[in-house]
This record gives sequence, C-alpha cells and structure tokens, in this order.
Amino acid sequence: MPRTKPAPEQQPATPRSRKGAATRARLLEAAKPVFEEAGFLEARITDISERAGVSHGSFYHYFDSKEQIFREIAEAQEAHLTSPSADAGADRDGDGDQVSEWERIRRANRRYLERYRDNGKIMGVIEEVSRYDAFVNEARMRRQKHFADRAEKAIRRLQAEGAADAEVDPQIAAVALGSMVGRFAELWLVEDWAKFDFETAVDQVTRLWANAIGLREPARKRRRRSS
Amino acid sequence: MPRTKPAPEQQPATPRSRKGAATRARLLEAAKPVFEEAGFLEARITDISERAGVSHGSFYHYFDSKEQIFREIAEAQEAHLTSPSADAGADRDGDGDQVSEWERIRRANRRYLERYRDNGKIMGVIEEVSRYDAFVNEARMRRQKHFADRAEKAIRRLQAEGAADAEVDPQIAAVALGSMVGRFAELWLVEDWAKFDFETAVDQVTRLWANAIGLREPARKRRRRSS
Amino acid sequence: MPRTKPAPEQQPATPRSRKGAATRARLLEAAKPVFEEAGFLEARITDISERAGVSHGSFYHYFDSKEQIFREIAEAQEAHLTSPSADAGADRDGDGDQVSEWERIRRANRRYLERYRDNGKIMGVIEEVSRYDAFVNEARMRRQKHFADRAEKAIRRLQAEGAADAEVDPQIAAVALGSMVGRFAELWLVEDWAKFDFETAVDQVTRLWANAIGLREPARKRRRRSS
Amino acid sequence: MPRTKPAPEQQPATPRSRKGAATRARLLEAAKPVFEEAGFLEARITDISERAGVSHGSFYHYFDSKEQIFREIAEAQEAHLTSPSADAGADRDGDGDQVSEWERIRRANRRYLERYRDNGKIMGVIEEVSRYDAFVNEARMRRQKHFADRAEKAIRRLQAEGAADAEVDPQIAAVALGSMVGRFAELWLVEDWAKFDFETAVDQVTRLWANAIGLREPARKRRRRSS
DNA sequence: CATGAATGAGACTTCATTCAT
DNA sequence: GATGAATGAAGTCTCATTCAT
Repeated sequence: MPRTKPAPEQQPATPRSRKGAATRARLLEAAKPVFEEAGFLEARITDISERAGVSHGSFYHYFDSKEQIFREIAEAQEAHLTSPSADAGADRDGDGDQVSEWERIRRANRRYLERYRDNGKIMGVIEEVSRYDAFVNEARMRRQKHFADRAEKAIRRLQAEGAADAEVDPQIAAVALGSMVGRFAELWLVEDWAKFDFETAVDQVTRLWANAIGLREPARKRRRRSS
Repeated sequence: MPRTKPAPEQQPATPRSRKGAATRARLLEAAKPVFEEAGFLEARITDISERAGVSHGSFYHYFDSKEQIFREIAEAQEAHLTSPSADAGADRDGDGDQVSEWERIRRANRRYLERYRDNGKIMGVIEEVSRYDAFVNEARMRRQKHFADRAEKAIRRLQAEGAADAEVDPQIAAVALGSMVGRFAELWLVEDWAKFDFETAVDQVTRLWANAIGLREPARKRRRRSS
Repeated sequence: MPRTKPAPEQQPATPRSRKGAATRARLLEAAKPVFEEAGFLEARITDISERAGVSHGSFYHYFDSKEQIFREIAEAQEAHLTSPSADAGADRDGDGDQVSEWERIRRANRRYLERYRDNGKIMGVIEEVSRYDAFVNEARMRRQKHFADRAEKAIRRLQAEGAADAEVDPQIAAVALGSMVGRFAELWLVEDWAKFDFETAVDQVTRLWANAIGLREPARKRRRRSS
Repeated sequence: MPRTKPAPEQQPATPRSRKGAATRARLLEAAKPVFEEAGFLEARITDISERAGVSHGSFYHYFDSKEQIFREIAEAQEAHLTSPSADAGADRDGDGDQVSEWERIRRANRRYLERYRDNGKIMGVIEEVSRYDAFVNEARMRRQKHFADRAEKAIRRLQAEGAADAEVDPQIAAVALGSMVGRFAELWLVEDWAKFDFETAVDQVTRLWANAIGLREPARKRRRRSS
C-alpha cells in the first residue's frame, strides 16, 4: 500500500559535538507532540523547529525531511512496544512459582495494552503514516511479526503438550490473535470506542485468546480480579 | 484522530438531466481506480476527470472536493461490506435444515473476507483516509459497530442458552473478535502478510471465533473442507 | 560541460484555446527581456509572470521551469540565426549577375553579424546558459554545425575548382573560421571589446576568411566600401 | 554581461603562520577538481573543504566566498595560459637560425593549444563563470587582450615589411584571429567537436592564420609534418 | 587557527478551486 | 452543462555565511 520513494538511508550528518547531539534530541522531543497534536500531514517543519527553539534551517542540519524525523520516532515507538518487560522474573508469580500459561498470556496482553495506552496518540499517527510511508509500514509489520512469531511458537508448544486445540493452525491463529489485540487496542484506546475498565479488558482479551486456542483455564490458583 | 473540516453537507447540485447523471457516474467510476492506484493523497483531481473523459472544471459541478468524492466511494464500499447476503434463506443449509451456530459464524466470516478480498485495494485506501477524514472514519466505525452489535447479540443469546462461555463479556468480545477478523483481513489481503488458502483461512478464523466464545463445535453434520 | 538533468521532453499541455495560446506567447515575450536584463540565474519566475501580467501559477500552466522557457527562447534565437536570408535572389548582384565567391562570403558574414548585433543581449545569455544546460548547449552546437557544414562544402568546391589553397583541411578550416566569426561577434557586440564600423568589420572578417582559405579577390567589379 | 557585486578587494587575512599557508594551499588545490567536476554553480563550499580535509568554517578564514576562491584559480590559469614559453631561445630553431615568421606563429599556436588541452576542464568552467562574474570575465578579457596586442604588433610589423596583406586592419584581424584560435580550442578540446590529430590541428590553424594576414609561406627550410 | 552548529533569506513548485466564456 | 485558463496560498528546502567555543 504505502507508496513512498525508496528513502535515502543516509541521514545528513550525525552530530559530532555534544551540543549538536543535544539539539538533535531537542528536535526529536519537540516533534513527537507536534505530530500527536497535528497529525503527520498538518504538522509543519516550522512547528517542530519552533517548538525546539531552533531555526528552521537547523532542522535540516539533522533531518532530511518530515518523513525522516517521523520515521525515527516511529521506529523508537515500535521498539518500545516490543521491548521485553523490565521486571525480572516475569515468569514467576508472587510466590516464586512458575506462572501458568494463562497468566503468561495475560501479562503479555497487559504489557502491550499498557504501552499502547500510554502512547495512544502517537500510535494513531503511526497507523496513519504507515499507510503511505513504506518505511513506517515496515516498522509496523515488524512489530506484528514479532508478536506473531512468539505466539506461533507458543501455540505449537502447547499443541505438542496436548494443552491446546490441535485443529488450530498456529500460523493463522498467531496473526489473527495478534490482530485482535492490536486492533482492539486501537479502537479502544485511540478511537475511543468505549470506556472499559483496564483490568477487565485485559482479562477479557486474555480469556478470548486462551479460549481461541483451546487452552484450559488452570483450575486452582485462580486469579482474583484486581479492579 | 481524524481532523477534517466539518464538511458541508450539501452536494453541489444533484444532476437534473440524464446527461448530467451519466457524467457524475462516470466520475465516480473513474475515481475508484485512481484512488486505488495512487492512494488518496497522490490522486489528483486531474487524474480523475481525465480518466472520466471530462474536463477538469466539470468535476466541480458534481463534487465539492476530493474528500467529497472519496467519501461517497467509501460510503458505498462500507455499505457493500455490511449488506446482507444476496442468497435468500441463508440460514438454511442445502437440505433446508436450520444451520448450526458454527456454520452461521463461518458464513458471516466467509462473506466478509470474500468482500474484503474483492475490494482489497480500496479497503486499504479507506483505512488510510479514515485516519484523517472524520467522515470516512465515521463510516468505518459504523461498519465496526454493525458487526459488533450483531456479534454482541449473538453472544448474549448463546450465553443465555448455555451454549457459550458465561465468563466472556459480550461487549468486549464483540469488539475484539470483530477486530480480529477485520485486521486479519487487512493484513492478509491488503498487506500480503502471507498466502493462505481461502477456505482454510475462513475455517480457521471461524474456529478461533467459536472457541473464543466457548462455542462447542457441532458433533454431527460436520462440514467437509471444500478447498 | 553542461550538466543538466535529461530534461523531460513533455511540455505541460499545449494551450488548447486561443486565449491560452495568447497567454503562452505573452509569457515568452515577457521572458526574453527579463533574461536579457537579469541574466538567467538572477531572473525569477515571478519577474516573468509579473511582466506578462499573469499570476505566478499561470506560468506553470505553460512551462515546467525557468530552464524550459529559456530553452524555447534559445531555440528560437538559434533558428533565427541560421534561417536563410529573406531577400530572394541573394546570389545576384544589382545587375543580376552571379555574385563572386568573395561577395557570397561577405553576405553570409554580414547577415550573421547583423543578426548577432540585433540580439546581442540574448546571445550573451545563451552563451552563458549553454555552459550548464545541455539542451541549450546542443542548440548552440547545432548552429555551429550548420555553419561549419556549409563552409566545409564551399571550401571543398573551391579547392576542386583550383580557387582555394589545396593545403587547407576543409573540416578544420570550417570549424576554425566559424569560430572566428562567432567569437568575434561575441567579443565585439556583446563584450564591447571595441567600437568598429559595421561595414568595415564585415569587410575585414570577409577578407580574413577569404585570405585564410586562399581565395583570390575578384579583380574587376571591386566592391566600393560603403561606410 | 557578467553581473556581480563589486567584490571587496581585501582578502580575509593572509595566513601568517606556516600552517595557515599550508591550509590555504590545500583549499586551493582541492577547489580546482571540485569545480572541474561539478561546475561552478553545483560546487559547494562543503565539497571543497571536505576534500581539503578542513572544516567547513575554516574555509572562511582564507576566502571570502566561492567566487573569491574561483577567481584566484581562474587568475592563475589565465596567467599560465599567457606565460612565456619555458624554453629559452624560443625564436631560434635547432640550428640556431632565426626561425621564420610562419614558424613563430606555429609555436605560439602550439603552445596555446597545448596549454588549453592540458586544462580543458577548468577552461570550460572559466568560460562559464566569466559570463556572470565580472572579475573572472575581466581576467579572460585580459588574456584576449594580451594575445591581441601581440598579434596586432606583429601584423603591423609585417605590413611595414611588405610581408603581409596591407588591406588587413591590424586591430580587427588581431581580435578575429585570436577568437579563431580561442574558440577553436574550446570547441575542439572542451566540447569534443571532433577528434583532430594534434599537430595537424596546429598546422592548420597556423596556415589559416598566416593565409589570413597574407603571409607567404617561407620557400626554403620547409617544415616537415611531424605527425 | 580550527571547528561545526546555527541561521534565514528567498525561490521554487504544486494543485485544489474558481470563474469567465 | 462543459471547458480549461487563471489563481495563489502555503510549505519545502538549499546553502552560503556567521559565530560561539
């Protein structure tokens, strides 16, 4: 879909001095809210440089174009979305026991939805831009792939253990369920489809996911709704 | 997200003469492939009128703007996507028996995916434009709502019948599963994520959907894979 | 030398109406003096459209760029420079006799110098632009070739008749003598090297040319200096 | 024709230290190939300083502007073109005899063409720049004058000796013949008009020149064609 | 001396939209 | 109804030059 020129991979000079690096960072910082507020198309270079407190020309010292700087922002955002959880021992519960599969899914979903929620605005713009900028679209697809691959592996493992519906095609299920979470996040947190309680939404998405692959909810140690 | 001017609700003169109506139709016909090939932003009025064999200025006899004509196309497309199946007695199988719930879901999914597939290009553009045109976005949301409402009702009914997981929140499930099918269609049929066999994909999405709400696959009358 | 992009051969729409043709012509007319006064680099599109009394955008309705319109002017100028003499029977003198070879050379030189003089300003700009615009340079080279070819043929003929120095290489002589007249015209009429009486200059250049190829001045019917 | 600002005659600080002088020289060295490859307009200060291995800003320690540095290069080039022959006793032949007038002309032409050939690229750029930089144009005119003056004197002398066509106007002939050699060199060696054997070209140009002023080829001591 | 960050004037260009014919 | 000429706002981008460190 996206129809963009190949995009010259060469940035115009990485800042060589400390001051330069600071200015570049300032521009990036300034650009994000501008894009969030105005959207990609309406955002003007001037808005960005003005907000960063630098001249018009300085912008071009560090970035080739509006596309260029946005790509960098999108890239960072996508990386953030797929970065591993900060908390160590994420696979243990409070008691140090190995958490259930169900819980593992819930945690992944919660993490994703939290991060999406905290960056809803820019996520919306990424969705927009990815439709006409091949580079940004590619970054988005990489995110999808990342989650799909993880999901596919998990499904295969569970099927092998006899813990999941053998009739499910792991590849298709991985994309479809990734789509479910991704789009649900967008509708809920960007498009304001409805107000859902956060933990409820996490639980529900998790249940749908688990059900879908035929995972049986662990009998004991049932999780108590938090909110 | 989408930020568009209110959009004056009045079209510029509905054609009164037969000739006028024909020209208008010609423009609409011409616009679709132009948008498909160039995307919304790149498409120029000139391209459209040229393709329609009409002068540049004539365009403005019938449409206020590029947005205007696109909205009409999007509207039609969304209507098509949600229009009821053409074949009557869709809820009967070949033998005239009431079809199973599972089968009903499959048919809905197949219909949606078929229609998405046949209009993949323009669907992609709608996705794009809905990000910055409130009107188009609204049409898209209407579609989502349409499917969500139907799904929600069905889930409630099945839960009441004890045929679906009572723990599932019908409202959230409806959005999430609608998202699943919608986004899966986009990734598969617009973004070329992977090549799936059509019927296999339909079956799989159906299974995921049914599993997710805890629907049990009908024991007898099992459907034979077609392709 | 000249380093220009290939130059898309397609003009943006030949005017289809009489009015359009008039506007286009007005722009061409306006462009010439602007280039003459400001030179190519300093000339701004705005200057041209303003002088033509049309809006900025109208310019782009008819021409792709400053280069584009200049090329057309240069092309016309070069064509003018090489166009045949208007006066019929140019090869007869007042008495209807066939004119001498010497006289023929003089007439060609006079014609060239007259035309160069009458368009000195724009010729200077062409010299300039031809250094960095391949298209204009090509037009200039075509002019050189035109004169060189004619000269070469004449020299060969005269050598065959035994009326010219057999040791002269017709090809080299043609370029060199063409260069002599061309550059002399530029220095004299564009660079204001010195003030020469017009007819004297014509006579002298003719003499040098004729001498150079070893042509003998006709004994009788000697031309009386006019000025 | 050339329209440039007066050009402040004061250079920005002649380097006082040895290191400074070296840097300045490095910049000059670097500038020449840059201009040759990119032409004047396309050449950027950055290209030059980069090639010289100096920072962008340093350039301005030594030169006021792009014009400034080019002028210096052009000046040097013009000086080189008009500098006297290195070989002493240039007016004697191998036997120590005074060389003929014809031979003297040939030597001057050969020297000029050799030097032009060895610096074709930069000569082309000088031709270009002289069209819009008064200073460079002046240097070019000085060259022309230099040769014209020498030629004029020679012609007068020969006429006085009865060895040249008395009807030739020495002043006009000097410019015209200088133009002939200058432009011929440009067409041949810069514009690649055609491939001529070097010595043949020298001979031919010499013959044309000598013929043009009515010089008789020396009867004896005839030169053997070398190549 | 050297560095490289910062500046900003100013031209080009696009194309949706208007309007006279 | 149809035509296509005319408009002009608006933004992008370049690069020589300045200047603080």
